[in-house]
Amino acid sequence: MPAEAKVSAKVNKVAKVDARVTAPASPPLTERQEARRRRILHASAQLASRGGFDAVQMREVAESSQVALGTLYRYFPSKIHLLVATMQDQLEHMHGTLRKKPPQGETAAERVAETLMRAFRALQREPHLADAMVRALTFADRSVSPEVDQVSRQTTAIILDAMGLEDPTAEQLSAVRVIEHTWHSALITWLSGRASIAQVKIDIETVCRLIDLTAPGVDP
Amino acid sequence: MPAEAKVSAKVNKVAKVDARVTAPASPPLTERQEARRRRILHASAQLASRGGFDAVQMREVAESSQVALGTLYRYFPSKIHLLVATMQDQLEHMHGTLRKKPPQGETAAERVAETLMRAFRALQREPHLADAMVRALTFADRSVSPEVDQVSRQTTAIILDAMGLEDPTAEQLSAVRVIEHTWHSALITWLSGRASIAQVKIDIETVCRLIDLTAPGVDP
DNA sequence: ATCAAGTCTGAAACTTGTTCTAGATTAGCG
DNA sequence: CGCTAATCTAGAACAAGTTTCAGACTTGAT
Repeated sequence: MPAEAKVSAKVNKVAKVDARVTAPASPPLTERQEARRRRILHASAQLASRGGFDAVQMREVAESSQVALGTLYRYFPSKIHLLVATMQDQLEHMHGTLRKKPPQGETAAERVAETLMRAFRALQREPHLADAMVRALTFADRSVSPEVDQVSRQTTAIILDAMGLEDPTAEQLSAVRVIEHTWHSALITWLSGRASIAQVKIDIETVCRLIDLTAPGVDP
Repeated sequence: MPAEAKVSAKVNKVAKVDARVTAPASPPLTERQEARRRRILHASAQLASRGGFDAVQMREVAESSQVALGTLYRYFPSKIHLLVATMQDQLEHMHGTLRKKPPQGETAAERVAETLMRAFRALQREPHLADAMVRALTFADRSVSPEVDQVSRQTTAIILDAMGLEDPTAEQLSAVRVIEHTWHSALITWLSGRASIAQVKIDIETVCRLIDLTAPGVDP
């Protein structure tokens, strides 16, 4: 029989969170394992905050989190997996934070733009961390699809929250997907210094207009 | 004084191409150097076509193109630079091809969507090559900004061509940027198996609606 | 033709992500 | 408590991107 295993059963998040945005509870972890995982994610975020993607070196992460290199790889099968998991972690925080103060805009488009700009400002406070996470996200190959998909669902949830919709139409979901595309790509252009903050703002506002365009009753 | 240098002066492309999309003529290359550069790019594209990003190994590129590793690095200071240059190369071909058969759509949005879908189908024929190029493009850091920017300008030129515009408004340029964002990001989701071809098509068509939205006379 | 400066080559070294191994630890069960 | 399977650790080993270096080769100028 397994060793460190099935001990916890209280790992569930904030309780009422939509099942589609909560990670599939794979083999439950021991408390010590949960602690290790946290230490690793913490070290990852910390190193990323310093020097971005390149500063997150697996040996350093292992050392900082007091874990052997082999163990690190058991928890996160690659650097990309690790950074995407770090992003999931940060996104959860963000979603929680955003929930507390819903956007004030009149239209759905305004609220979504406001929400994304708020998230953007948060990223600006830790540009290196943003760099590491976003680069990992877009560089991820098929082996990371489930995790990246999870991040995508979480992002979708945040946007739908901002729109204040119960059940969006297929058209609206398309618009949301396009908004996500723009969001990721605009972040990249900003991170690599090819677009200014103002530019990103304009792009976000521009793409959010799609929401009004696809509002029920318009162009049905 | 330099050795292999200033010999050519006929390196200019197809002649009438807009200056904004033609690379800044850095130190002109000898014919042999131009030939080396071509061999390298060819080897890069060939290896990429086989196995995508990972299959483009610098040692192999060097060997395939009959060039020492150090020389390869002199021409392209990193694997990312090499692949982005490969993309520039391919994009030029593509732009040339697209020019020949302009899209038939009624509206600008239709023509842009048609053009992008045509490009998409071309990429589908060499999915591994697409993988290598797009991954490199989005993974590129600041040190590759000039080259990535060049690719972006070329892409913009293709889209503006499809729209058939002389001098676009600022608003239209925003829409074009958003379309490019969507284009890149949608490609990534397709390449990593998280979106189907149909999905990409829908996203492209959705974002192209922004063009009509920003047409002069609408929402001035 | 000769020379100085810049290029190219071949090979080794270095870096960082990833894999592998042997032995020490830990968890849960009887 | 003692057993067994799984996990963890330390460290070596491997792979591919990148750097470095000494020596051979080209080039344009004198």
